[in-house]
Amino acid sequence: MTNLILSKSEENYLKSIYNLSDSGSKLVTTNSISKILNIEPASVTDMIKKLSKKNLIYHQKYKGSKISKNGIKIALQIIRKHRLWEVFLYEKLNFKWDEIHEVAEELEHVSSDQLIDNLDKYLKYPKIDPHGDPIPNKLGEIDFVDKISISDLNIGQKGIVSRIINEDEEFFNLLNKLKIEIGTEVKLIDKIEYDSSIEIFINNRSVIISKVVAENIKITKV
Amino acid sequence: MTNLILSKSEENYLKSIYNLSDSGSKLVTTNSISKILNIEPASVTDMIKKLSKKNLIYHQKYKGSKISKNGIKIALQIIRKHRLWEVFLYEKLNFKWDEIHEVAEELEHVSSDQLIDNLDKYLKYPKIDPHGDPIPNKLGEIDFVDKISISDLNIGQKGIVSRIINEDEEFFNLLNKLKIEIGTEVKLIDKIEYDSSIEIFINNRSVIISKVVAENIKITKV
DNA sequence: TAACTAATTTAGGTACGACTAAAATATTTT
DNA sequence: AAAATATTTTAGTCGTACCTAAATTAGTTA
Repeated sequence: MTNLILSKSEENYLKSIYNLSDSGSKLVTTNSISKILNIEPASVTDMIKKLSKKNLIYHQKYKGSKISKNGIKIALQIIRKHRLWEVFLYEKLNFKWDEIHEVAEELEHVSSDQLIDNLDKYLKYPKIDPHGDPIPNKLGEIDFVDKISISDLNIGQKGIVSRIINEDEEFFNLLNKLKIEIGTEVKLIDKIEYDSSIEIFINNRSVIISKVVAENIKITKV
Repeated sequence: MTNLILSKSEENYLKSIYNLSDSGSKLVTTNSISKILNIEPASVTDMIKKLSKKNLIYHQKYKGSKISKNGIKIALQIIRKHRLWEVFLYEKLNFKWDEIHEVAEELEHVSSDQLIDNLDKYLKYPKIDPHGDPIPNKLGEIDFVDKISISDLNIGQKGIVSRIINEDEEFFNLLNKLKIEIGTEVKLIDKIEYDSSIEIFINNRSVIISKVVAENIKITKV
């Protein structure tokens, strides 16, 4: 029950279902899985049946899927591996912020508990990955971080950048230009009604960022 | 032609064929591949056809297979990855000598040139892996090491342990007990005709080791 | 609520990489 | 050199994980 071995595909489905489910709470549609994995809905249905049989998800025909306790446990272990490898690539191998995801996507499927435990120790038990996402520990415990974006601040309020959602190169270049990284202090100066962009104060100057950019930068209030 | 993507299976076959071929020189039988990979001969034949079509090996029906130039190039890159990961596991993650092979067997199939190049740099461009096997460089160049075993020494001659073939735990424990590792100096004292075991002088005392053990410890003459 | 639309599932098919059983070829023994 | 044995290949299957096309169900709109 606990230690079944999953294929790379099964692991990817489980991870996606977990990510789409808001930490396991929501029902996930077949279509949403299809879109995120770039796999036809019919194929997704096949895999859903397979994962259901293994009690990793519960499925109601035509309604949606909910990930099980056991499914969550496994998903968190995959996420743990993914994020630890991201830390390794970023800190030790000098990968850039936007290059780590793709390789970690492969490394996360290498199955060896000893490998991950020793890697964790070697990296000094990091709590977050380079994007600011929390790393589950060996037991699957994870610090849930708040979901406040820059745009949720009130005018005049300050925050510290804690998480960056997007991992696309263009976005990375923009952040680089603005010198925004995890730990950077931001202050909301103004909200521009016209296009919902916002004016913020960072690194001693004020800049205007679009709504989309603001939403992808999560912060902790100060 | 140069940059075709191979499946994990194809990579494993190619690596095995290379290893069985004495660096590409000898014909490799279907049966020997079957045995080393634990796959039925009929299945091996299937894969041989596939690799032939891709010009990675040449195959003569009922005779055997010879790895091509291109095949060697690819095999060496897989071997490079395997051995670099072994160094990483051994030196950075504190894996034991006999634990590294299995995990490296998985890691070697993660495909990212950047990953391997940066890992190589991070490990300071090691020339040999923890078993003493040479690591091919990025261009596929490899230092071929001599194949002399302790048992090939003449009485009174000295050598330095340069390679250890076996990666089994029991063998590891024995080497540990005898304090034999790469770099250890050995001197052949006597050959015992009765069972082909030999008496050697290491670490200031003489010990007797069996023929099999002696053959698995390769040396460089001093 | 009936009709339309969108989402989901079923049915049937494909490539990959394994398998077994049987046929073909090579090698060894008598 | 013929017979026996061993090796290799062919032929036919199977599970995995995907696909397309068609059928079914759910949700929305007229």
